[in-house]
Amino acid sequence: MSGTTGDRDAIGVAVSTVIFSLRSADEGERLMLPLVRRTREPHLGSWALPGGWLDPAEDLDAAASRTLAETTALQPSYLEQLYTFGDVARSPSRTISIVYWALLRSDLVDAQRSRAGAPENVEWFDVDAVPPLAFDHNRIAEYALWRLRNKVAYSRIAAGLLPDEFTLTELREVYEAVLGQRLDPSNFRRLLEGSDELVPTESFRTGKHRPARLYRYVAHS
Amino acid sequence: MSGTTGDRDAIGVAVSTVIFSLRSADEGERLMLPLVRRTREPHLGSWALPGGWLDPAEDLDAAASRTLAETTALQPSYLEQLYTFGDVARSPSRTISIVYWALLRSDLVDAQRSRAGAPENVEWFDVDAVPPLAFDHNRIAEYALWRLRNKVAYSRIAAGLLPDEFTLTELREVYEAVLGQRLDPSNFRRLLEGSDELVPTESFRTGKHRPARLYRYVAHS
DNA sequence: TCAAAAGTGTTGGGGATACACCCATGT
DNA sequence: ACATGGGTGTATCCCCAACACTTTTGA
Repeated sequence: MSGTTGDRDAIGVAVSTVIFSLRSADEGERLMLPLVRRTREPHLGSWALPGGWLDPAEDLDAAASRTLAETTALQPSYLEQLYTFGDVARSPSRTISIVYWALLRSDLVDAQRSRAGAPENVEWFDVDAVPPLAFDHNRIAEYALWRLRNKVAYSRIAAGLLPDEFTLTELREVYEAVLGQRLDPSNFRRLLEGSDELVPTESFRTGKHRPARLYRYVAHS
Repeated sequence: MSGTTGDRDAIGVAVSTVIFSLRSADEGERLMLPLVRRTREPHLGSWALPGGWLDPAEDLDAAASRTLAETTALQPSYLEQLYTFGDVARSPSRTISIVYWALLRSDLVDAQRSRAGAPENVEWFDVDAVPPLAFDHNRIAEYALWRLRNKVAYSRIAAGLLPDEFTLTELREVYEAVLGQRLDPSNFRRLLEGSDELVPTESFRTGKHRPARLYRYVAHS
């Protein structure tokens, strides 16, 4: 070990979170993220990722959850550490930011939005139309999106954006919104049905056309 | 943002690095990592990952490089941030550790070893025989190995363990040491020759048998 | 009965595996 | 000459993209 105890006091430790959810827009379901307006310097008035200082008595994951709750008043359905950004020049005072990314189930976000007391200075933006952000937050948001897109291809991460039960078409639309490209419905069905992660239920979603079977992911892993 | 400026002063920020290199052992080339004996409390005398406090005027990557140099007196051929560990309970005093993992070219490590002045309290261990470590460092080392094994399959990361020029057999042996399993020489050749990341040179490595062509990775990405 | 979404079947190409085989060199 | 690793050829399998097709519902 090197350095002195005195050195440690000069470094601020913050936790920020890139939160993704699906929200309906003119062109169907879009992947969006919430931003907050900064209420103090530096970058007062700029949009920024939700975040706050790490409490010395708080685990990192807990700090990310708290941050997220303060922004959206919701529990994340998925939460994972992304990266720690700590260049000397990224902020006027030396600050390292431990960044998490989170998914919110679309049904719960809509419930939250209709409540009173939703934070005034929070606004959702399409991931393809993020405004200029404070600090290096644009870079952070882009990296988080890249990680999400990579992960959706080989894991069941997409379920974090949906209720417990969903149709295969709904799940496919999540993949399409995240990846930004169309997928073949029949091949998508075969792929996921054969994955043994997904189990059919006896329920059906009725709509304008032929009812679609509901599925759920198996518990645990 | 929440919390006060006073809160920030109580959190220590450390940087540690999991360093991998290939070293010859009785059973051929083995993947190994260096550990250091702690010279102070807590965990005095235990083996631990190389690391130190983050200097307030130092970028994170630079801190990892410095740490690595203090341990091995060498530049890493590859360096990437792994994860930030920050549970309240992981250390008696609240400390978050930003952990990097690094690769060292085997030829340079051997050069270093033969020099005088090599650190006394550093020892290399086979990744399959890591002793009990201080703090949560066993968990960290295992996670780093998992990440390395994942990454070797879909990137040119293995080159970080070799000199600039190498035969396909040498490269295959790196993959085998990292993954811990045998690979078919002919299929390995076809796979990598067709990857357009690898270019043949006009040089050959002469040895006991038919000379083998040397390859190098293309520059840049 | 028709439109649209749910769901099934079939085909073909590309990559991975397994392994037979030839080539070039030191001893 | 022969053992050994370097290097090529090729048959097989399996995954998956493409797309034609059938089924089931609401209007």
